Amino acid sequence: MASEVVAKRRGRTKAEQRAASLEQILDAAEYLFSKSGLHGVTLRDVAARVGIHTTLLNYYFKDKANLFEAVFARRAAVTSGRRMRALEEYEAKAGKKPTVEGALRAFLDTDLDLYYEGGEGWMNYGAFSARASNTPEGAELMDVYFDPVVLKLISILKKALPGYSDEDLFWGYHFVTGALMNTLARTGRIDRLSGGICHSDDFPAVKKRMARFMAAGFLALKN
Amino acid sequence: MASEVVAKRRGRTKAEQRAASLEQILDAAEYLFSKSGLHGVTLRDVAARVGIHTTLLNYYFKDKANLFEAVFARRAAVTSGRRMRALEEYEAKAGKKPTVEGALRAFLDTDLDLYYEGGEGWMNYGAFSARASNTPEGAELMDVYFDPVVLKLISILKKALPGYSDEDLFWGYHFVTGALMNTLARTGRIDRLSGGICHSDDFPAVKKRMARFMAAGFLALKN
DNA sequence: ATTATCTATAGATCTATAGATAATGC
DNA sequence: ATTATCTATAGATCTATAGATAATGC
Repeated sequence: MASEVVAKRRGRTKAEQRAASLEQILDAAEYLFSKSGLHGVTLRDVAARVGIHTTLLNYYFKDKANLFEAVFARRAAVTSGRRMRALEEYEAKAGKKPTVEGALRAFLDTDLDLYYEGGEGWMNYGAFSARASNTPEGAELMDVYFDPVVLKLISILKKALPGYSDEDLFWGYHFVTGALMNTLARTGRIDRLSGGICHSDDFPAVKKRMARFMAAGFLALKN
Repeated sequence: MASEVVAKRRGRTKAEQRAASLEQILDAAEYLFSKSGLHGVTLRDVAARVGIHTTLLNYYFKDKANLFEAVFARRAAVTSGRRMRALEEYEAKAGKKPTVEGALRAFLDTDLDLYYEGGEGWMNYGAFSARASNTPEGAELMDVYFDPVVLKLISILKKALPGYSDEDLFWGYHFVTGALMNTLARTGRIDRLSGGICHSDDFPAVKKRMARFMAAGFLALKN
């Protein structure tokens, strides 16, 4: 097994080798962290999953905390950028009359599509980041990588809901992100609770309902 | 410090000593698990916080997984029972015409009050269980302890929303519980994001908005 | 020459068990 | 007598560093 991996590596440039190793390590770490969290995963676990030596992780990523942040960062810029563009496009298109649901669709549907269509890696990242969002380390990374998009969303919601207090808008967002994180986490609880009627992996089912549900929630906060 | 603790223990019956030690251990473990999760806490950490020897944890709780479950279970029955009673009372009071918001208030406000008025221990438990809910171990404990209350809630929502599919009701609940867990977690993210306008600890602010917000969301899922 | 990868290992934990000690119980 | 608590310790990890080996690079 490990020898096959090594064999595959032969005949590539060092830059290619490096890039390939980095990706493989990040994929493995992402998967394991998503299941067991920062402290529930050992560098050994990650190395074993990739089929390399533990110390190579230290070579590429210095230490465990650094690896964790690298996993977080790799896809954070992608989702963040994509949603930012979707929000800007929506804002331009909607002109002076954006709707709450329109803004939320740009924010939520864009992201749900990304995870769902992005394959296993993106689904793992969803679970990883949802789990991280509930921890002190993760919450701070959220601030760094996601504040700009969220503030953009809120600025559009502000236009859609004139007269609303910032407090109402932020609490509304707090509800939205909680629901989104619960979706990305895919714990399987909804499957068991519903006796198999709903499935954690069914992001299309969430997409169909979420923006509408949340938009109505915002509208109900009036006065 | 430890000697003070021991001194305090003197002059009590064994049953009292045992009970007091169990509570102290559970409190310390609850606090630490809420901050760092199952794998981020060592038995040493817990013992050090209580001022006892590590091995006493094994004496009382067998092993770490068992301690974790004991922390989960201690207050789970309380919150679960309280909410079940609130739902039953509401159901009796509302007769054949329950409302979505009424049912959600029985479910959500009852719980938010419990945490907020229950003091530090309950707030810690909230963060503990929110964090646990995002993990495989925790999600299964959720099933065991909370399925009955949740199914009760959904049965009332079914009466309030005739014609709704089970799928809609379960996904709606999925959004509600995500928002609730995000509240209980108190990561401080909303504080930083809002520039100090909102506070993670401000459960009254959540209580004021949540049931109304979520009820409107459910109503918007029609057809 | 440079860099990707592995070997060997130090030092620090961590969990859980066995057995001793010191209280309370009757 | 029973049980709460502590001491001592085995055995298993785990992280990170130092230094060796084996590729690619020019």
